[in-house]
Amino acid sequence: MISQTAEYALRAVTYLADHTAAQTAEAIAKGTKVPVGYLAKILQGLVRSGLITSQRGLYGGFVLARPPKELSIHDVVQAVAPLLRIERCPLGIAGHGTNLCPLHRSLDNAMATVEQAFRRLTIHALLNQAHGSHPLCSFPHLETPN
Amino acid sequence: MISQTAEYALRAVTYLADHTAAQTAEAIAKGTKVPVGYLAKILQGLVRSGLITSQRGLYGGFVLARPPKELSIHDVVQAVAPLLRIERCPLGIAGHGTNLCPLHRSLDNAMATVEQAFRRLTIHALLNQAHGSHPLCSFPHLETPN
DNA sequence: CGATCAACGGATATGGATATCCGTTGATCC
DNA sequence: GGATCAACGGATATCCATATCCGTTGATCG
Repeated sequence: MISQTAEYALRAVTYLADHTAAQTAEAIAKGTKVPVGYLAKILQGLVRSGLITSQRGLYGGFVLARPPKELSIHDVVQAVAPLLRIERCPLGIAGHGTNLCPLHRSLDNAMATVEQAFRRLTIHALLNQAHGSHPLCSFPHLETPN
Repeated sequence: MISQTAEYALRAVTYLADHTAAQTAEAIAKGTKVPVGYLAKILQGLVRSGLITSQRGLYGGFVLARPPKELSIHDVVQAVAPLLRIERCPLGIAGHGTNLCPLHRSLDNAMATVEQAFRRLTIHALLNQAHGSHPLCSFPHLETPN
């Protein structure tokens, strides 16, 4: 449904949205339970996409490039593992470029629904959900030394 | 979003729904533009799941086990490449079994929407869509000798 | 029975997503 | 300048979805 990479990216972004100071890859990895090395790659991708900024050296790390209100789930997903819609007939029939057959039209409709939901949902909304729980699965709890 | 395997399975089932007589793996493969060998595996899976039945030997092949009205997209997808929902906290926090954090709750909600859509959509509905196009991307056209 | 047809099942590639490792670059501090 | 910190980038490993191949089983026909 959603790639592991995209899910990791969302965890990281959510984590960053919850911290004002720059966070190192290692810190984010610990706080989100994502393999450090792999997360580093994903973070680099997010930097290249312009969603976050990076700073080397002491006190360096990663920071959100935009306020969480202007950052949607969709932005993050598209940046690291684009959810590509069905635009042309997968059977390769010429002339069926724009109007798909019922099967693929239906499948693409489902994707469109998800895409719309992801577009609407901002990271900010995630953090301020009247839910009682924490933005990530209670990562504050994780941050206690273990 | 949806696995290639599931998409192939849907093509095959759609194809079968459009034919009353048994269809060989080769015929289905030609009509749906799916690699024969791989399709054969998928068909075997569908047989094991009870969605279709098979018959060996001359005039053998595959037939739908249920009328298209009682066969949903969801049935097919679940049979070959189950779209698994987020049921437990992916960070592995104990006590967060039932109520997920906002992030994973949102992701699972999107999946729930897709699942609902797939549950409602029957193969029959796909075939009888007032659309002008054919159930599969005009596979009747494909069936002309080429 | 023998021949043919077609599903069945196991073994084996292949490619991309996932993941690890490490030397290099650049920033900060003293 | 030297030491330390942390991102960067390339090479490599691992796993799984995807895909191919082929001998075996079972059904039909003459």
